[in-house]
Amino acid sequence: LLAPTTLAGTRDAFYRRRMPELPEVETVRRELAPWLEGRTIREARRVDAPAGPKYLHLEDAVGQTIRAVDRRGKFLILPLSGSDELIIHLGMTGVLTPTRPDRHVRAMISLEPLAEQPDALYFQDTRRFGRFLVAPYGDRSCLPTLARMGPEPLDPEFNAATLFAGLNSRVTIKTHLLSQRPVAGLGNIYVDEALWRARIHPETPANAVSQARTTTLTEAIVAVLQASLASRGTTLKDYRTTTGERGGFAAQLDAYGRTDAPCHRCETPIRRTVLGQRSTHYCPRCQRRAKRPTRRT
DNA sequence: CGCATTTCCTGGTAGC
DNA sequence: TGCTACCAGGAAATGC
Repeated sequence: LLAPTTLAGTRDAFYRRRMPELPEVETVRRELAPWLEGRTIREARRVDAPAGPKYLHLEDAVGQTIRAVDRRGKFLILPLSGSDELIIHLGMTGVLTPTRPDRHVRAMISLEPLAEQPDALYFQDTRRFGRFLVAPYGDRSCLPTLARMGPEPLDPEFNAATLFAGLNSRVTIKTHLLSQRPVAGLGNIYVDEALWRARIHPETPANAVSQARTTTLTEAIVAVLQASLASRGTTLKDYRTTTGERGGFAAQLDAYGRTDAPCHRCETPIRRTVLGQRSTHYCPRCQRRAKRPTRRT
């Protein structure tokens, strides 16, 4: 058995890193769009990664022009002038940069030169959880999560009624939100933060969250994502935007990574558990379990 | 179909 | 300084 201090130390180290969730991916998108849109792809290839479903059909992008740099949940989607789109997921450690990294470059595209603009984009992904592939426009058969993804939380049509309709599962609210189906773009950090803000216990069955509480959760999701986006995302340890700057939201976290630290509302120590193989942080006093389901599933 | 479990992958760290 | 074991997680794959 490991001593608790060992586990605590290991976790602390991890919390100083980053995970790209919606605000981090949107920050990357905003940086890439100005110099990628309208550029024609001269070369596209897998570099240091095995052939397989994460790196499909890159050669099909050659000769096509990047029409836009869009985002859907945590995916970057670049529609091309032909009938394809370039789909990128940063996974845990993915970085997009015009400067060629020394190690762990999994894929790259080069561009027809344009004055005073970079002429290449490198995908560096140390832990290889990311994806970088070309698919026919709108074809998500290789990306089932994207195919079944819920509404964009920062779009105007996202509202409590929409979210409530999506909470139609007996799975815990934490796990269900991570599935991307009720709403797009939330990962482990912002799920914990949103549930803390809405005072919902992470083990509450999704279909036991009341309509009133779902309204609060809707507002909490939008507020935490907007606040993080305003700070250009959460920097844990090594998160950088494509221009090498740190995101700034880490200091504003209320739950994630604050094990045993006092709750910012009531001073009760934040508790850490594991739910669906994911570390989970919540205030045992503020976030109470719902007593019974509000509806059947 | 739903839901649970397993898999992928590497660097930082504790502990010796 | 070096060695070893552990462990974080998004999404897909697999199992039932």
